[in-house]
Amino acid sequence: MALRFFNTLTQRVEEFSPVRDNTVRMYTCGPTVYSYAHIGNFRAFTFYDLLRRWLRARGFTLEHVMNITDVEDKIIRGAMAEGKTLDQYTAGYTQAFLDDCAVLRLEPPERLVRATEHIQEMARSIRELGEKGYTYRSEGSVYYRIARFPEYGKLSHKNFSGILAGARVDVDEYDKDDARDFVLWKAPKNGEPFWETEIGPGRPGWHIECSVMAIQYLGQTLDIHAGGIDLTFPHHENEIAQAEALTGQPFARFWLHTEFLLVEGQKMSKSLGNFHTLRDILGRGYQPEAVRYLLASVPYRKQLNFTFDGLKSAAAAIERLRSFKLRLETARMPAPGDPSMAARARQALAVFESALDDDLNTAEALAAVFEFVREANTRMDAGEFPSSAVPPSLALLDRFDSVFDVLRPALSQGAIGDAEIQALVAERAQAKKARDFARADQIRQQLLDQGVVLEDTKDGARWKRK
RNA sequence: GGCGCCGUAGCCAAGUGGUAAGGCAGAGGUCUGCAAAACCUUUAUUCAGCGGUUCGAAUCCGCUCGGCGCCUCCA
Repeated sequence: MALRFFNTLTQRVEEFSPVRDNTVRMYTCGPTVYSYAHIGNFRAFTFYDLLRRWLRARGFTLEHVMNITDVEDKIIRGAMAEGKTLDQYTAGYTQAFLDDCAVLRLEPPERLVRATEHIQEMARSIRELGEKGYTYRSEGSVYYRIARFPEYGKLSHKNFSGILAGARVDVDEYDKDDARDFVLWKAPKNGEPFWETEIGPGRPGWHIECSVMAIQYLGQTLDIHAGGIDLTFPHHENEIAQAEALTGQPFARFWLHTEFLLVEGQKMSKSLGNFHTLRDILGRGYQPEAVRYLLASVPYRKQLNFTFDGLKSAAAAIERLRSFKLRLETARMPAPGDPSMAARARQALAVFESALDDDLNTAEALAAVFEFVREANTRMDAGEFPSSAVPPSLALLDRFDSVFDVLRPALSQGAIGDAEIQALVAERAQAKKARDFARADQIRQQLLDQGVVLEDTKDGARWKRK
């Protein structure tokens, strides 16, 4: 079956293909760089990465744009509190974000765009919206008039015909005509940074940057727009209102939203003390691959309960796969014969792929891999795993790792070199031959202290980095 | 108050009408100089609970209980 995704817009799983020339034009909402990104943020970014990788695995070319929001209330507050310019304040957090992404092996998008580098484009779009009658001014700020956009609510499937009874409506926003109206452009006030533009001085509201930059780099209609589920309303709804008013075209064909991450069953919050940045977690000694695996292993539309137990499980699962791969690469197999194992590997690959095709069902895809691993190990133990089954088995692991990317261990600085390890392994083999087990165990421990695990097999010792 | 999601073994989790995937953890065993790895056996007659529809339900419907989200900045 073909690749398909759940589309928030239609509330259905739909077959996906890009609108033209095999290129997927995709926009994802990136970070607001006012502090370090937390593990919940990285659930979304990991999802973008899996999506990218699977689209490419399926033969599509990517044109992926992600924004960095580097002007916004919290940033301004933070910068002013520290007496820094916006640039000074955001540069560090932007770099930290990029570093964290690299640690988690998140592929950079084709284009990373900053809001502050597109202020004039935003101002022009706001002017155009005004010319089309979608805006009004109030005390120097510009607002979007939702009453002019009847389709408002079509993404989040909200019905605005009644009053938002019980909802907390910001009573301070007295300068808006309608509670749903949102600010496009904020007038400068008391020392806050602002830009001189064709619509006057000020700074952009949050929603406009995404519409403007997406259209600028990807065209009027995107194939995919993705983000966290909490962005569905109002952010993405507002993006649609802006973009479609501007172009008259559908803004995005597929809207994909990631569910929330919980920590130990509860919403992450600073007051609960369960607020974790990636740095915190790695600082506790967990491997980045384990974090990546855990975030990837739960299908993106399910809430993910992040626990440190789960992180340990993830690390153990990765170890199992690494050991299997090492065994495939190092063990001596009998000559080609029974073709059933090779066929089984190809079948597992097909199941793996169709699971990911099905709205990125990573849990089911993983099951296909592990099921094969167990069967293959059993056959190897029995000496019935022919060498001809090795290439299709490695092909399965390659496909798996092209998406999950957890098999390659992260090399720590100052790690012992391969040549040195091999010398020690050889020395230990000699010691074992001489039945000097004390020396052999000493070498094994010495390697272990340096993060290298040595395992004896009937074909001799093999080693791997931990 | 409105809208929506979820509740499957100790933990994570797939499965949405045909008789319970997978991972981790635990127990016992095989192999091993010792380890490690791997394998085998074992852990849900049952899918929050109660009713209903059906030849047949974890899967559909109703009610109850419990958890979560959005409606406000938020991945």
